[in-house]
Amino acid sequence: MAGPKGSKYYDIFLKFKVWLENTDGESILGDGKFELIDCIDQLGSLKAAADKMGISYRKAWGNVKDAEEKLGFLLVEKHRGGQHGGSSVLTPEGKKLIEAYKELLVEFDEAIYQITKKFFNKVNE
Amino acid sequence: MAGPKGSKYYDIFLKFKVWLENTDGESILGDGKFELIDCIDQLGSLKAAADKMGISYRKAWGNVKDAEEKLGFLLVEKHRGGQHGGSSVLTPEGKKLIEAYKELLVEFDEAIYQITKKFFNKVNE
DNA sequence: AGGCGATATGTTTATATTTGCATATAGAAA
DNA sequence: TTTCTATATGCAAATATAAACATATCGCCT
Repeated sequence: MAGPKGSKYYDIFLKFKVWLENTDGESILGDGKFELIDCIDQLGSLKAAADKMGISYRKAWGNVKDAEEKLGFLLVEKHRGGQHGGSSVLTPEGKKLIEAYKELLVEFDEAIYQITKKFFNKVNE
Repeated sequence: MAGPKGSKYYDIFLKFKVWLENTDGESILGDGKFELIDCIDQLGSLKAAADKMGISYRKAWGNVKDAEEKLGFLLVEKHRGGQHGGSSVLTPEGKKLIEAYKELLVEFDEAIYQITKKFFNKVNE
């Protein structure tokens, strides 16, 4: 969303971000990690998810581990070894979390729309 | 806002951030710079604003300059020299911008409240 | 003319964050 | 018991971001 055509703010956008944080003010997970977890859910593998998101396995693995440590519970159930090397599947908590996050985003987008419109009206008064 | 007492998410919070961005995806100004500009408005000086915010004058000055360059217009009218060394006062555009931003934050907070509540209900189901 | 204090800006040093490299391990199947 | 592939993790290299240092300029006032 940008300001009206011809205004000072025509090609300027209002963006937002939501994330989970702990009491120490540390970021636990934001959109990137949520997306990653969603990919794991869809692909059944951390490696496949990393590839799809265009990030290294090392990074993806570190992201998941970091989030889990800060949350204090597991999001992904990991299996290693076996014919295909291993696999990953979301825990019930992980599943609930991404479901809730998806709904949250939809509601956020709706709320943002009105707020943004008002903002650009005001700066262009 | 956190999850209900005793739940997995008791000491975990949902946070958000809003900022202005240009078409190149560059951040123009977010809460830190908005606050700085607000301080300049209140104190009439970039130096005083920097001191109040606990950042160096160099950094504060760079922040303002960067935002102005990306916006394409001035936020602050700067004067140098004179008995007191100089002063800074917001331009009408700068003033409008921080006013609009303050209102935006209030509305955002309200919207967030409901959304957050729903989110934590869902993950704790 | 000289002092004072805030604006103006280049350069450099430190710190934090991210990315990438290398390597180890598990475990089903051939 | 060898092979294959994803999970697991330490560590080094590369960037990005921020902080610090060093000067220069401007213009009212004495």
